[in-house]
Amino acid sequence: MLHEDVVSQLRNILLEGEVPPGARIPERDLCTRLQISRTPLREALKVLAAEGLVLLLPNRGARAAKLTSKDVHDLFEVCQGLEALAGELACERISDKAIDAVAKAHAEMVKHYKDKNLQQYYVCNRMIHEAIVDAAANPALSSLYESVTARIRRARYVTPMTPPRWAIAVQEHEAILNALQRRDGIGLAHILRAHLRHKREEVTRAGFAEEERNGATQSSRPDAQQGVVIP
Amino acid sequence: MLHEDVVSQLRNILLEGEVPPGARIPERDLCTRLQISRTPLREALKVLAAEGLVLLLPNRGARAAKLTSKDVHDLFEVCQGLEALAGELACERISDKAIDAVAKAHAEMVKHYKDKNLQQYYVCNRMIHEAIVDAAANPALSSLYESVTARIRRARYVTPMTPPRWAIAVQEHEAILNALQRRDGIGLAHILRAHLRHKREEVTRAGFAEEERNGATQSSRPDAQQGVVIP
DNA sequence: GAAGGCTAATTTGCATTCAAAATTCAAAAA
DNA sequence: TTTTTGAATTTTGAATGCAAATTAGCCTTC
Repeated sequence: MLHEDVVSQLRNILLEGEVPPGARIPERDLCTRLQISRTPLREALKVLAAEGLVLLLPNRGARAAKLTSKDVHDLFEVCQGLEALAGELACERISDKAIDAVAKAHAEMVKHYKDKNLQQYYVCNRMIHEAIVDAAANPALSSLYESVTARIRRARYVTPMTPPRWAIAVQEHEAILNALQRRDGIGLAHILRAHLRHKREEVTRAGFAEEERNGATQSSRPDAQQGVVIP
Repeated sequence: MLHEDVVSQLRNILLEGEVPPGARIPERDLCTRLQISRTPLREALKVLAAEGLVLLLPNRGARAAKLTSKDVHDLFEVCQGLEALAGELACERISDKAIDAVAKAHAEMVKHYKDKNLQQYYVCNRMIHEAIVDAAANPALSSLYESVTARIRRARYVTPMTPPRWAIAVQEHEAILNALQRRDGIGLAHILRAHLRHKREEVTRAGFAEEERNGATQSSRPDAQQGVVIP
């Protein structure tokens, strides 16, 4: 019962960015923080290292994974492929009821868009994408998708959006819902690919700027945040 | 140096099928076999559980993952999506030299086909698929692909092929090489999807038959091989 | 003879311990 | 003042130990 907990707690800590990316994670600190001994903690670290959230250097401890712009770019590409696949499969397998649920989430998302509530917009957005993936009725796909998206969540959902970009995203989501309702798998796959490519371009642009800024201050604070950091 | 070794050794043991799928793995046995203590072994098991090769039941030990036909089917679908993505990206990024390498591997594969050497054919086959994935120049994709294919390797590469199916597979590979040389990403993605779908149909058909046979003998040997087992 | 329950042995999960490697800090030399 | 060297401290990697849970065996009972 403890082990699973430790992994998910640690995962949260890392995804929340409480431990700055690239920063070293002393085992003792986490032990006292999570109130466990080193054995289960180390097991959890190994698991998270396999997931790519933690970097394990032999005899030199664990570091929170630091994603370069290239890493984020790569993960977005993978995410794209997975979502496109999911969209195609979902069109074959999704129930009318599930489509309605997506439509409902979509309507709510549009409402949040009109209210300029980015936070709530993102919540609905994520729900929609996850609903489509789950509608593919492929647990292997779902869990892989979850693990990949987790790694770029901060990049994906914390990047500020410009008003024109936001409008386009909403339009794309209209098309996504439309394709899903028509059960047009090929079309949906194409739209999802384009949708995520746009998002990626946006995020990596923001990422590059951030990375350069960090590069400038890197020498003074060697253990400071490195790589792509989203505010 | 020990930890990584343990993971890959255990991975090999599992992929080779030395531990029957579904069978319980007593920690002590593996400890004596690998000449290590329980701590690093348990860490490795956790990692492999995260990869999906091992099933960890709380307080009830580890079991070699037993893949149902549905699991294999799902993983093939994911693999399809990843290969299609890789094919598309590879066409944009692959070097002429790398294309030549694929062409060379392809030629050798055809030779083994003509010699009816399935073993060597599969070796070249795998090399080609991996070369295409690596040509996508996306490490995240490569490592995900590796982990997914590892789980279905036995299903993918040990299934006996019927002569007509084999002929079709070779034809498809001709088309794959052709699309790659023309750098036709969309086309390659389509061919790869179809290629893997055919393979999947073949494997799952074999899998279902096997699963039913196992089902009949299950009661007499509760810890015997279950799920899809490829001879 | 089969079913159920109880005890003993095994096995798992976690904490602690010990050795080896890395990091830190300070003193000495350039 | 800066660099280098070397011991002390810290931190990691792995083994062992201990408590809790599970499994297996055996006896009783129907």
